[in-house]
Amino acid sequence: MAKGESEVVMEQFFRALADRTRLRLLNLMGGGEVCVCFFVEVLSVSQPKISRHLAYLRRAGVVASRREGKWMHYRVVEPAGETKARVFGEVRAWLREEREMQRDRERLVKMCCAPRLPVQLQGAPRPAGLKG
Amino acid sequence: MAKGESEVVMEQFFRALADRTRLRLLNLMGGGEVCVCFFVEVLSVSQPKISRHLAYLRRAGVVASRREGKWMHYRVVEPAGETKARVFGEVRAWLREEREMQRDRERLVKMCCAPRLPVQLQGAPRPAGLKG
DNA sequence: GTGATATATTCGCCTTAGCGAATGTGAGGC
DNA sequence: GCCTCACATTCGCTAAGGCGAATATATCAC
Repeated sequence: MAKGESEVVMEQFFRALADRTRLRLLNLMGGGEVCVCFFVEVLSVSQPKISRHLAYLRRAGVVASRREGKWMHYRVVEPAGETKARVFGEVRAWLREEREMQRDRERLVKMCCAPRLPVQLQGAPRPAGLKG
Repeated sequence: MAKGESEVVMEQFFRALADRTRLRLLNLMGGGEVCVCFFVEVLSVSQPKISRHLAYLRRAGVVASRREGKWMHYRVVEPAGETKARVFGEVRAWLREEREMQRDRERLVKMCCAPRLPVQLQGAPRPAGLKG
């Protein structure tokens, strides 16, 4: 860990995790990049709400985004510091154990692996690394 | 992890960690029970502010308190679930690495191991397990 | 009982942050 | 250019939460 790298932002990191919607978003990104439209469908949450929380996570440095035509993909960013990375790793393990999070991931897999996407998602780029 | 044990409170746990003063308090409790008056002196923070944040941590189930005469001792509570305990363990390791936290702990040790306590702390029960 | 000490709580005040609704923006398709 | 789609942001509004100052409570000494 370099000079003042993660010195002041510890509580900011936890504030980013202190909201259920944001935790659900992070959980869905656990398997790799996900397109915004999938968040909206899988979580059944309004699109502006999803966008606001994604922006919050991005400002906190927890996720990063990538544009692909009309679509935006979000992914988890591995923390710089070794210790912070271990904390984050354990948090993600915790996510994997929670009931609601498991159900969310199941819905994501079911949606994007279906032979035919639902109407709202026609043409949407499917998430990359989905490990059941 | 039993039925619905730590199912709903994940974000509440992180909210408890999402404040610098509370993190500093948890850090000082890293070595064992600490009396409120030491928090006040070591952190140079007003007593009502300390009390409010300790109450917050207690409501969140992160710490527990014990009365001893006029004094109140606070200690960290090991989380019930195994995964949550691992997360918390890594958080505490992160605390140990931060500069300000290290300085806080040094001040605590210096204060309560001094041959003569400062005037404000005359008669105060010193923290138990202080490992330099 | 009174008084002193240690801690907790309440009271305004302000900032942060959550929400739905509406609006703005950026990239294609034509 | 215009239109649509995908996403982001802004606008009021409300609730949560942080703060200092003041006040309340609890325990002990007397």
